[in-house]
Parts: sequence; structure tokens; C-alpha cells
Amino acid sequence: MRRAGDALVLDRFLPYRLSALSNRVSRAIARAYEAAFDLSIPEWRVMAVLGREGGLTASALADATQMDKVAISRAVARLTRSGRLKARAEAGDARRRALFLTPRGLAVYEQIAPLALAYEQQLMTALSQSERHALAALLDKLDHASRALGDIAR
Amino acid sequence: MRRAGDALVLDRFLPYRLSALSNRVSRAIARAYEAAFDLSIPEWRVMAVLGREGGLTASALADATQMDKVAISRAVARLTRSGRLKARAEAGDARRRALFLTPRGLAVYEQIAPLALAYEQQLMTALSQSERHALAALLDKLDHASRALGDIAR
DNA sequence: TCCATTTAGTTTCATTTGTAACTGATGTCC
DNA sequence: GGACATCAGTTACAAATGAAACTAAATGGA
Repeated sequence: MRRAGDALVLDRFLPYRLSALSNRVSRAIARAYEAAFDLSIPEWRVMAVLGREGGLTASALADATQMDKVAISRAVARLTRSGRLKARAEAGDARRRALFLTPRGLAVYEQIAPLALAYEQQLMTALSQSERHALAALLDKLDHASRALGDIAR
Repeated sequence: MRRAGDALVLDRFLPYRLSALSNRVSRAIARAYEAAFDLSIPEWRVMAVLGREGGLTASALADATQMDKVAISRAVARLTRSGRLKARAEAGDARRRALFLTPRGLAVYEQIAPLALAYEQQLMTALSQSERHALAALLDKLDHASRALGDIAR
């Protein structure tokens, strides 16, 4: 076990491990989405949220995906251009617009969602049932901790 | 528990969770290193490796840090400019150069390493001893799985 | 020995991403 | 009701990143 005072070994260092793992996973996925559907990860995230629940505004999306509003704006613009997303004016506030997948967008979503889940399953085959639960719980805790720290570091 | 056929909910989706967590952690760290030491994360990784074991070549560094050779080249160039790293020609092969931290570089390393470990400890306070072990083991398994999958997806 | 191939590392260029400034609309409070 | 702050979303610009082309050195046959 590592204790305070121990040396810093890069591949035992949590932030580094997270980054390396996340990058490898994301890159593999990005390649697949890009090749098969001409879709970047931010675009896919927007679709993933709207596929389940249409009618959100850009800032609700930013909230749900944890991406910043610029990334959302770009993803929405590109998805609109490719005919996969459509915006409706919201009554009452001319700034906000409710976003929906078009039928074409929905069709893409319904193709990708199972693939995404299958990919995740593949990753997860390495883990037993109880390990999967443990992982989810650990990620929850780290999420909370990192939020708290992030605020401090800023 | 989620089963095949279940809906894809972004914030239960492992690749997304990893990415969100890793980004938050990395950003917090990057901010700190940048502000205090004028050091990017790739540069810091290079220092972290060389601080423990000097004399590696650029490709050995690429291996150790999992960054690609372009990133290494840039980090090394910048660290050299700032007087924190020095290269020695290697006898026998004129292409390779052995890389070392300068005394100044080493001094920086010795300042940062404890900070980095402390940050990690802070994150880890959220976890019990046994949870930390469990996390390390899970990350190992996911690492392996992701390597295998990455090759397939490519 | 000489040519083709591989390897180490750098440079170049296109794309992505992040930050800040901006536009237009709404809310606020005196 | 008007001046000012705030909010939703976009645009503009700079920095980071990635892929591919490139340079120079070493290797490996025939």
C-alpha cells in the first residue's frame, strides 16, 4: 500500500490512471462513431440526452452532459446542419429554444444506443456483477470528492 | 442493475462517467500546475517520470507516460527552453538522446511531487482503505479490457 | 557494399477545444 | 418606465491536440 511520503509513480497515480483509461476508451468510441455515423462525441452526447427526452434547451443540455455551452452550441449547430436535430421557439422566452431530434436523428440514435451499450458491456465483461456495483459506487464517491476539490482549486 | 436492453442513460454510462471525472480532476490539477509552476500536464508527466529515473530517451518516455511521441517532443522542447531538462547524446546511436532533469528541474519536481500526492490523498479521503484497493484493482482490469477493445475498434 | 526498410524524433498543418467577448432578450429595482 | 444587471446562446480568437509528412540515423539483407 502507498503511504504519504511514498514516491510518485505515474502509473499508480489516480489522476493519471483515470486520464489514460478515459482517453483510451473515448478514442476507441470516437473512432467508431465518427467512422460509422459521422458524429463527434459531443454531438453523440447531445443526441443521447435528446433521444431519451426531447424538448430540452441548450443550457439544460449543458447541465445534463456536463459540457459547456460553447460545446453544446457547436454540437447543436452541426446536428442541425446534418438534419438530425431541430429547434422550436419556446413560447414566453425568445432566447430559449427547445431542441428535438428529427425522425432521422432519432433513427440514428436508435442505431447507436445499442452499440454504445454493447461496447460498455464488452468493457464490463472484465468485471463480475459485484465488481460492477463496486465500480459504480466508487465513481460516485470520486465524483463528489472531485467536485468539492475542484471548487477549492479554483 | 442495468441489463441488456435497458436505456442508455448518460450519467450511468461508464465511458461518459470516466471522461467527466477525469476531465474534472485533470482540469483542477492543470490549473494548479499552470498557475504555480508554468507547467502543462504533458510537461509535468515527463518531469514525473524523469524525476524518479533520469536518462530515458524520448521513446522510453512515450512508453512510460502513454503519450505519443509528438506530445513528448513538445514537452521536452519546452522543458529544455525553460532550463528544467537537459539532453545528453547517447553513445552508439546518434538519434537517441538521454534526458535528465537539471538541478532546477529536479527542484521543481521535488516541490510538485508532494503536492500531487496530497491532491490525490484529498480525492481519496472519500474512500476507505479497502475501497482504495478495490479501485486500484478495478482500474487494472478496465485498463486491460480497454486495451483489448481498443485494438478491435481500430 | 549498397539500397531498401525501419526507427528516433521533429515539423507542419488541420481540427478541436477553451476562454473571452459579444448580441439580443429578459429580469430587477428604484 | 428607464438604467443596469443577468441570462441564453453565438462568434471570434488563441492554445492544445492529432495525423501525416518529413529528416536523419541505423539496420538488414542480397
